[in-house]
Amino acid sequence: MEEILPHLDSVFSIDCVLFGFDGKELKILLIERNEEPFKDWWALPGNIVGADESLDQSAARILYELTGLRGIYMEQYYAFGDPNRHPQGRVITLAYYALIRLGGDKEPRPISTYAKRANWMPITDLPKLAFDHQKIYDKGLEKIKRRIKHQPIAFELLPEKFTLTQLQHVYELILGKKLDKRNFRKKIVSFGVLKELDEKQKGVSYRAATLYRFDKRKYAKLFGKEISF
Amino acid sequence: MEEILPHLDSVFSIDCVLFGFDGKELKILLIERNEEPFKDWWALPGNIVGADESLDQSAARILYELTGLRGIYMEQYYAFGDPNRHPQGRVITLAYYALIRLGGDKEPRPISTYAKRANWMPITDLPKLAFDHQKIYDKGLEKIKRRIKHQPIAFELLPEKFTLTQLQHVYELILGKKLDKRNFRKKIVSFGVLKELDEKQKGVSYRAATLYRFDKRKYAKLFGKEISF
DNA sequence: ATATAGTGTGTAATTTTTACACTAAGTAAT
DNA sequence: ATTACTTAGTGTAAAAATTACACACTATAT
Repeated sequence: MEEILPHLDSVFSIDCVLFGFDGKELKILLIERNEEPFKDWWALPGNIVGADESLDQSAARILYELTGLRGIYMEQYYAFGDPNRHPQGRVITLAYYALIRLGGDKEPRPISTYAKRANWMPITDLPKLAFDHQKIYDKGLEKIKRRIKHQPIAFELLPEKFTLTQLQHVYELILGKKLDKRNFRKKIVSFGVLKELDEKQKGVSYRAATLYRFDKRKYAKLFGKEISF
Repeated sequence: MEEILPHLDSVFSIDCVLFGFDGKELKILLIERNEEPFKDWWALPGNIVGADESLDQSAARILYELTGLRGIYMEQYYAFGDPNRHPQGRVITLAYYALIRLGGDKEPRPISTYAKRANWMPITDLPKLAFDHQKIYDKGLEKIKRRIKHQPIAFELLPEKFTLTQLQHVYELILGKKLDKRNFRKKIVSFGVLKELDEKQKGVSYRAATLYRFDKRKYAKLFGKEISF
């Protein structure tokens, strides 16, 4: 039930927690603000929703402007609207998270005026964040923790071909705990959504691991059943 | 990252899916619109967010205005903002669901100008809804389906003292499937968050069932472990 | 040849889940 | 008081899923 009240004074924005994985660490993309309030603080990238954009499009645009990437997995997860979350007035913000494979060309590009620079920061060592962005980040991490147990989102953080050890590593980083290697493999393989390739890992100075690929077709077929970790 | 752009033309509202349970059926509260667009259509109750309200407060206010109830369990779950979801312009709406025990004094009260009346409608027999409210409702049901498996929200729909059969009934309605009586009882009791009372059900023309109460203190103690259904 | 570092594999014990049917207790009608 | 009716309340065995746990293999580097 909505009425049109054209003189409403609330401002509506989108903020994004961009999770990136480089094979080693889980990171998020932060920008250093160039304007008051919170000038020189680190903050989540965000922006105002354009008049003709859907919310998802708007989030995708923010991501594109920062990284040059398209087609990235993004998900809306919560709205933050405390009347005093922003020192200069009511700003309602909608939070999205994204999952990105780093390494290669995924570096943040030079960006708009309100930020000096953007940086991928390991989640184990984040700076103080502007506004209520710590809260927004916390809730985002919580969401992907929950989601990775039921949906095949871990693959979004990995290259197309990956080893089981890499996959386990992603799970461990997001869940924040060690997993048993044998049990992990047994289970993940039993879902039947991984395709074992003939290829092996390259460039390592030890026995090379077998590469796998996530099989979207098989997953779609089995979709009724959710994955459960 | 938000800037203050005071001349933004998006309108921000909240829509609520109020789930009610009367001991028999699961219902939602719908209002019949008295204004264009969608005059005479049924719609979810909603309103504009007040300038000084938090989002949760705003949702609670909408609920209070319709039902006279306070202290009801409500949860924000998704924002809908398609540029053309509203025929007269961009309206971003934030969806909440609420869980309410019906029977007694929970009747909707006479309501504001934009609605003729409000009605509790069984979810098995809903009318066509205005705007994209069917989509909003669908996603809300999906959310509580998921949540009831891990959080003790079923109790919000039941009176303080309830029988195990009633509790099972709530689970069955929300999950949309029959459950095995013995297995259900075994499991729900094993969580250790129900307190068996000395009282029995009254006013039934057959063997009266034992009454139980949800033990919030015990639940809080065990909280690390989530319930899992 | 040897050291090194990560890969890849199986099993037994435990726990959890599932499927399934009858007796007990209370009320209402005669 | 007998009977009919309706729901409450209970146990077990089989199957499936989860957990805990250790060593031999393979590729590379020196």
